[in-house]
Amino acid sequence: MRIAELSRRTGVPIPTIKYYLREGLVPAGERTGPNQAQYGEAHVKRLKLARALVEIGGLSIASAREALRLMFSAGLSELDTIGKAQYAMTPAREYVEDEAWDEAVAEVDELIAKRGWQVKATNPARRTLADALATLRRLDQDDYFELLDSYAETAERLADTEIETVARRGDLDSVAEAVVVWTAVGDTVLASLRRLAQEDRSTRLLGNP
Amino acid sequence: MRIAELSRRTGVPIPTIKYYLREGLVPAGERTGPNQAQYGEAHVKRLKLARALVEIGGLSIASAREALRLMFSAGLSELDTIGKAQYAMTPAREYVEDEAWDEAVAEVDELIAKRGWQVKATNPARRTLADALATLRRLDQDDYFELLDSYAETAERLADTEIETVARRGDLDSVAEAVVVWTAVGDTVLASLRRLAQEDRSTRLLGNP
DNA sequence: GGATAGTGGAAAGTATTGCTATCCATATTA
DNA sequence: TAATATGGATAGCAATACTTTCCACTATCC
Repeated sequence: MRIAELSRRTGVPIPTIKYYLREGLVPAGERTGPNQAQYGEAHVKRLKLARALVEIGGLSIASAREALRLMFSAGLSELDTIGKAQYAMTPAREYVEDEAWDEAVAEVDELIAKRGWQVKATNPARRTLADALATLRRLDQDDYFELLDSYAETAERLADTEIETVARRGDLDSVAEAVVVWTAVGDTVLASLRRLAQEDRSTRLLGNP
Repeated sequence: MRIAELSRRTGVPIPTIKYYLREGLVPAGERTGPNQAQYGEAHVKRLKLARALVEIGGLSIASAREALRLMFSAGLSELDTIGKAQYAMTPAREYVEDEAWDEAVAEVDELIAKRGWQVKATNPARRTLADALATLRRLDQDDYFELLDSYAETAERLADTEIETVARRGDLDSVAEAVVVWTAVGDTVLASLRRLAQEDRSTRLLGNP
């Protein structure tokens, strides 16, 4: 198929497809002439996937490229690759390293140790979490921390279910795709459900006194 | 205090504070002369809060302003106000209304009914969730849906704990602040913890065979 | 009391991001 | 053979979140 059909099949405008090709989110088609190329089902799939990461997952173009590259290049024989792809999905930030930050970092380390989680020191989620906790400290929302355990418990249970489902997949490419989609879109699903449950709970507790 | 101290106390650069004042994220100081104004502790708090929403919560300036305005203007006597502030924190998107979308919307309605959640039809999280689910359908990640229940269960349990903690607060302003912080920063905390738990679980399952 | 630095506010400028639009030589299709 | 489409390069554009510059004025230090 050529670019018009690729666009029709995915709903992505042609100029955007060209942009994604330029940016390396989608591999080039097979050239058949000076201004002709063929795209296949793999391109359709890859394009949908890229769009999902950007639109639903909120990844930047650069992060999406990196995540996709890592998942679908190295053959995924090593666990490292999965980890690195996940790392690529956590956007880098700058951190204010004050007292609140030091305490938050210690708190994250403590939590990980307490849970017995095997997590590399380089996992960027450590810093993101520390940053969020430091912010809560600076806002004097310290009672928030009572909830941290229940959040961690929740995350653990989710991860168990998720890993189990992913592991059921047959081929490696399928696992790779699931991991990428999962990580990015799962955040949004979870956040939405939390909003809905919150509305329900606050309506029950405060709405009908 | 004047703007320099406000900047020192919060770590926010002066030009950014001026920008936030212009954009209405922070109320104006008390004027004492043609080019002088006084700021107080309330301004410090509000500025930190605004920063947290923007930096950690990832809200746009416009969303942050709307959320803050709703929480701290109307007196919060009505439950509606809390709901509206939460709604303001869910960014609007455009939706592709195809077959996958229709099915996803039905699925969301079904889930809410099944759970017995009391959620207004106008809650934007409904659409965000439907959008995410529709994306999963379009990516043929249908087995994802087996997990939806466990996600919902999780969200419900979280909301229970959260609501309970917020309700313990004394004054209304404190509740308002907690709700805003909670909603925005909680997403990040949860997402980070999920990443960490995922690394642990995949290491255990696949890493040491 | 005079130099120096800081202030609030307005307006214009800037860096980044994620697309769109235009062009063009060549291909395909009606 | 005429209209339309293609791939690719380049330039343009709108939105966002600041930064910079300017100004008349104020506060503060020597």
